[in-house]
Amino acid sequence: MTRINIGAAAKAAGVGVDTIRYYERLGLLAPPQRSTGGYRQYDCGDIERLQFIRKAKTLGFTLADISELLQLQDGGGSRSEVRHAARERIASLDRSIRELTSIRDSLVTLEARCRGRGSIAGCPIIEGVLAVSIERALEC
Amino acid sequence: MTRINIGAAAKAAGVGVDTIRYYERLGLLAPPQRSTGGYRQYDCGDIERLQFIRKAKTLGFTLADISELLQLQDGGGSRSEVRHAARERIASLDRSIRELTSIRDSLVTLEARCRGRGSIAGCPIIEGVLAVSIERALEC
DNA sequence: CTTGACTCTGGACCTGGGTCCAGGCTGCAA
DNA sequence: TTGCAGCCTGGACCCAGGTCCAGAGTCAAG
Repeated sequence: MTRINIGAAAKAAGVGVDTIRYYERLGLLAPPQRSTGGYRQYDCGDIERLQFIRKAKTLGFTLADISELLQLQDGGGSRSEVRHAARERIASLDRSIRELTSIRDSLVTLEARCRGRGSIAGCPIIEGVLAVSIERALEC
Repeated sequence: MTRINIGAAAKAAGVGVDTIRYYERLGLLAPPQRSTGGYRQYDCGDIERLQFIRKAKTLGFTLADISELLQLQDGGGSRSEVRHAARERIASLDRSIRELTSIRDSLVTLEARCRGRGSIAGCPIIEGVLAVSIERALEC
């Protein structure tokens, strides 16, 4: 089994060396074997795990979420647990998308009222911001 | 002109007293008049400014954005500058919405492949995460 | 054997937007 | 006048997810 140092592992997984040590501190990565000189030594299973973390992160999972997913993998969790995590993440994404869309629509409405000419006094965007309903923006 | 202490101002504007002092440190709020005892004293213009900040924040502007908007107001900027800021913010919201939607769609695809039964080995969601194209998720 | 690249550790620092704290004043009412 | 709520200051702390640092040790090539 080929074992590589942290720098090569970082390059292979597309992360920084500090990030790998950080993940180890967080418990996302088990403490790896060490060389006689004390260097961390990684194998391809470790690289795959790092890639999993990186890709799950691009799907918007937090490191805490990812930690749970990895524990399911390590502890022989079930697929229904994984599916549950995925569904929660989708629901959370849906909430974020709805909220941002609502904010966007409010701003587009304000922007459309503005001719873009004249001094700032009475500017419909500035005045419109003050008229924004906080309640409406928050409930979405 | 009625002047009120920081606690009443905070209540009127719907923020915390620490937040007001924080905004003052950041320069979003000019240092207010003080009472003989050194208490900060606010008037209704200050409250309106605080409400502007709060509402602009619900529209997703950062405090740095808001600082620019307030400088435009203070310095007699033009409506076209305000409109420009609004358009930039809308474009940024559009990017965020597209990105989240793309992530959501990837996750929905994975979730749909999962029956939710069986052990974790070979789970289509877990395996699917590793197959996620980072490039695709990032370019959106 | 030396050089230079790499790695080790623990801890400090970063962004953004606040929040909390101790220890000491102020202001108002009973 | 005493009591208590509110306010003052500067600085520490919080979240997430890293990033950077100094000073020392390791490793491989030349």
